[in-house]
Amino acid sequence: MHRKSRNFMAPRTREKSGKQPTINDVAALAGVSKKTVSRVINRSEFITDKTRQAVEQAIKMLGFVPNPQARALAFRRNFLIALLHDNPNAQTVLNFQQGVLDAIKDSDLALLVRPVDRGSDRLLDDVRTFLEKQRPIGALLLPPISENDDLAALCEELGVRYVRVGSAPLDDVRHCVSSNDREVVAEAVGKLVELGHRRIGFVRGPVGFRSAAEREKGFHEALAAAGLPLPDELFAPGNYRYTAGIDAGEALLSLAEPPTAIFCSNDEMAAGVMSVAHGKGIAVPADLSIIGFDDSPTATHIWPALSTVRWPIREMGIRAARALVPDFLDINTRSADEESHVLPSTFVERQSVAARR
Amino acid sequence: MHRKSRNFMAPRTREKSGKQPTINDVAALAGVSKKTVSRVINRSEFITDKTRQAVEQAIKMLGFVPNPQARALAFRRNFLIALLHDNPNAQTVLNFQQGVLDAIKDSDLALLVRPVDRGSDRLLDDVRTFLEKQRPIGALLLPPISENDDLAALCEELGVRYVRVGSAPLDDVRHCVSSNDREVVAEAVGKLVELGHRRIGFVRGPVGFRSAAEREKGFHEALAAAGLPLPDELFAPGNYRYTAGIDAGEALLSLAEPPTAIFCSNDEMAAGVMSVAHGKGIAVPADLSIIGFDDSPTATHIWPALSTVRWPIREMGIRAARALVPDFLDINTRSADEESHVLPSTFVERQSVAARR
DNA sequence: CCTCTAAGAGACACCGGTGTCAAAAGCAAG
DNA sequence: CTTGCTTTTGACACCGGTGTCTCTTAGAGG
Repeated sequence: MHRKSRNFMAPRTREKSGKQPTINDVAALAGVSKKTVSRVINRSEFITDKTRQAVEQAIKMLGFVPNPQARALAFRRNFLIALLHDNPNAQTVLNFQQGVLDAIKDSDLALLVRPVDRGSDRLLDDVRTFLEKQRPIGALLLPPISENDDLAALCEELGVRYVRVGSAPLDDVRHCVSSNDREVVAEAVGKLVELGHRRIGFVRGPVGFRSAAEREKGFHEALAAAGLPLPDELFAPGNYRYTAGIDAGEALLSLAEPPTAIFCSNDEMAAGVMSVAHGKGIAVPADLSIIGFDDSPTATHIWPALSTVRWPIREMGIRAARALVPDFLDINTRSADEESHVLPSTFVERQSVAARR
Repeated sequence: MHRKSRNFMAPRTREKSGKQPTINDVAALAGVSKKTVSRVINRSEFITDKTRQAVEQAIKMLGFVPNPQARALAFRRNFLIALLHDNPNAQTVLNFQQGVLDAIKDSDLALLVRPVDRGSDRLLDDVRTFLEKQRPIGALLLPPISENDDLAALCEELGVRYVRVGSAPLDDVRHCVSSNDREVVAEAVGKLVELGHRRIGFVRGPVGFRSAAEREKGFHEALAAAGLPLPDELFAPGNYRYTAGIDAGEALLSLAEPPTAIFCSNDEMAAGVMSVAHGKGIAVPADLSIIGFDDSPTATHIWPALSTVRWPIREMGIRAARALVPDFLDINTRSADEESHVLPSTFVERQSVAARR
């Protein structure tokens, strides 16, 4: 024990020159009390326009910016949005993050990013500690942990607003932003059917994931609508990873009667299937059509470019932020409530799909 | 003006049940003053073991966690690390981020992520406002903005520690974590030469990027060492994007005497070159060897899997965090200073390289 | 013109920690 | 047992805002 004292105590000497103006300076300049300035900052209703203008002018003159730490202490709430995620797809996380940042750009809020470990049995404790310490205004939950009801309950308990992002609406729509994956998968698979494909393989996502279930539902719907059978042999397990795509490709393409098209629950696995096809000399798309899901960078980086479903993830970030903190973004709460919380995914056609020959 | 007062004022009612213990509770229980508790928390040297133990026991009994907002106010410093980035490669950013989080996992610190816009002429003002508002302990600068000297100067001015991440050491080694890209590129290109390649193309990174310059230097060195010429026609411009790889591939592969190998300054562009080769019926690696840089997910998702240079980005995140805040991570400052700030990149051989035939 | 009422502004305590400086305690030497 | 010094501890102000309650003031009504 008895460790050396930390040296961050030292550099306090830099306090020499330009300190930032405080609320007291503003109050003095405007000739009002600091509480009045506080009212202006927080847009209280009980202020005459005259007073408000005087204060605003003083604020502008001094270039005053309220100290977020002091506000956080007094409000017992940090002006932060926490982004909780355990999504393995970096691009997804970053796109969403970018959307959130777009939305809060001109606000007082900042974004705190917090990866969590879904597997850990201390997950809930970790998150609780995090939320109690950081006290963010709200939390955004990205899939797959957004599907964890305990987390939502925890936010509720701690008085932290939250919005869950998912592939389909959850119980309480106000706390949820999602996309219509199922419909779009059905649409994409419908295209395959139109192109004459009759034996269509499906590479599953991980068991227990809502996103995976939704995508599979869409697949079922499309085939059912076309009156096509769903033989077990055409379904391969998967976990959203490239290697699972390899395994699935090996399995499906060595069937006695291999599929002429394969729908993969995400792009990475589609890339894996495509590699196997290349290795076996199966031409894509001439002999095998492949569709993925996510429209990740991989989709355009592989050859031929992958037809896939684009998840409006950045837009969902914007929408989620707006739903979470409309009052900080100067959004009319009524109109925020009216905004749809289900955003459209779209089927992006590239070069990996062709008519069955 | 005169907007409706924000409704975040309202949910103050939740203060009903279990409030968290404060430093006063601890002081009362331990029978000391709050300042003494503060000293224990901050590991002051001037405390007897007896007092310390009493306080620590009280802290443990109450499950006391110091309120970060209050500390931030008193310290005039938030216990945060800011990650400033404008790197277009999501995987890179997220891996680095993960490394930083690994490093600070058991500390009091949290991570604030801040994408910035390199192009913006308000860049410096934006960052200044951000740093003045959030007052992080330190900032980590990811390339390419880590190459901006003005930003480093700004951190210096504001008393914010900083560490710049780069592809080669910058002026002040203490503020820099980097990898030895040049050497490893030279090694990789050396392998091509050993395999009999004599005409080797090079796809450049964006002009003015240090990382791009380092990679090109390594390329030059390798060819110079082998006594090979460097004809202009074998150099194609690029900007680290897939489409630039397409253009470069078109240009290089339609030369009267096309190269038998191409080194691309990053994986995305390598994927582009490979697409062009596929399109032209040029077999990879039999007729054309390709090497990339980054070891991004793309490298393994394309077919054939790309030989590339792996940048130890996550490890660099850990190292950068340790260099930035050794005192918060219970790292002996001396040993931290002795840690090397240049980490080894490695050449990863996959299936996109073969002997010239 | 005076009174009553409600909107608007201010005084002061407080959020939960840390800095400063003086007082108390510990200890060796006289 | 004092004295004189150093090491530990505590009292109190302060960081920069907000909550509460009171006082002031302006406008409506008598």
